[in-house]
Amino acid sequence: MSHAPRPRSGDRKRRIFLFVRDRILSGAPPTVREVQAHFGFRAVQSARDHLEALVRDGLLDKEPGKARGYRLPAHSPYPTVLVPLLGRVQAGALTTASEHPDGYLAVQSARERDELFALRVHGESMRDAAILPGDVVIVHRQEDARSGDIVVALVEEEATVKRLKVQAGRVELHPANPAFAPIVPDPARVRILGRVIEVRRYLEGGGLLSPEP
Amino acid sequence: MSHAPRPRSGDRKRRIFLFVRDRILSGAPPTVREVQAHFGFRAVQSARDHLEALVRDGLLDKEPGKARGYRLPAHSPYPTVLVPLLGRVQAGALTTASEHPDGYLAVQSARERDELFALRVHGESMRDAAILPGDVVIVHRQEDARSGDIVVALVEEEATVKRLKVQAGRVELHPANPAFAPIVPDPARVRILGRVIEVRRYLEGGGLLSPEP
DNA sequence: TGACGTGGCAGACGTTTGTCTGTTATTGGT
DNA sequence: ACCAATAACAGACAAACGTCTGCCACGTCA
Repeated sequence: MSHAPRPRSGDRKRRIFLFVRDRILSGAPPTVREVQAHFGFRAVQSARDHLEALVRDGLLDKEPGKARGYRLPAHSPYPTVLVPLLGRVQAGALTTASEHPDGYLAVQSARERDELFALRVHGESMRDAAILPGDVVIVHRQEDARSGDIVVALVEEEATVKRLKVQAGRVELHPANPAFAPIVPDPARVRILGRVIEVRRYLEGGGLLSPEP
Repeated sequence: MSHAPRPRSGDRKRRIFLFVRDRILSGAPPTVREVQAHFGFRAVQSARDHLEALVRDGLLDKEPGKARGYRLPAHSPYPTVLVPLLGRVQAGALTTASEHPDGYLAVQSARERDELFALRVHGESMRDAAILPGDVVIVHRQEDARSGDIVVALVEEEATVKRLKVQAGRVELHPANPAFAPIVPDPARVRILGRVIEVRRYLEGGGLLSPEP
């Protein structure tokens, strides 16, 4: 006879982990008693045993004694940082990090938030590098870059995305589109704002974020 | 006495909001006392007053009485869902959602997690649509799509990314690369798995995620 | 001058929540 | 049969935490 309820035990632990992970990701780690209630345990300790087992397995971290103290270990999902999407980049403004952004994007990166920003791409100049107008680039703030990197540079008070080439000690900004000419700038009038580490294209609706206080 | 610093008061509220927002986004909303400590208030109530003001302004939500009860309102950053990155798509597997993924990506979307998956692109067939090999596409599971949409389809047990065209009532899958020919498939052997809603390209390192329990 | 709003302080109270101790039933191994 | 390991249960305690009441200092406005 089908002696029905054999709760496959390994499955249970996994489902508890997924529950906790989702709760953490959605901004509120569960309490032990919330886990208890969600899985129908009749004792707090039952839920706690599972949670501690997950900590022992390295699937969860915890801050002992603190309310809602379970965390995701630093590796699994990279910390998701909220990165400001800058509509227009004014000259020099990027150092102070005081721009007021159009919204925020969730980016998975080991870097701090203030090392990153996002920028919407204008123009066709990088078309052949598969970067189209309307795309969003995630940029790591750095003043140096290697030849071949795609960078965001400030030229004549305008932020542009180009490929950096270092030729015989001279810096050049190369578009990826035969209709555009390389920029061989007066070094004094150009500043590299950062290096593009990710490109995103939203094929529907927005994908963007909250207004600001 | 005059406790010296006179921080312009609107600034203070804003900084508290940013602090709370970051804490929520990193997976653990702060307690009132943590806010108190971080800003050097000498009374819990001072921190609480600010937090309640932020709730009144609609910048925060809260679950009264609960520990770490402050939340981000449902709109600001879209809920960040973790979307599985599928390495290889086996025939039919996508309905059951039981594939075992290569990792997870954080995607901002109003949709549920099980409506979405991510797929790494192979081949050059969509090059002229600015989708390169190695790119990751975020896909919304749906069996229907409109002409012109970029879709993921299952053809001969293989998942491919193509642009959907409906010509005179017939479905065609068009590559975006003159070196490839359109697929005009036997309708019985093709299934649309979903529509591409986002394209991502990681220009450095991984960008990908945790193994599974 | 007085009324009022704001921002901060002090201390306490009660709920929520993590943690502990101990018990019971089931399973698998020797 | 005995032992150990596992999963669950029951009940309680103590720390963490949200909340409340009252007070003070300073500004603005009429």
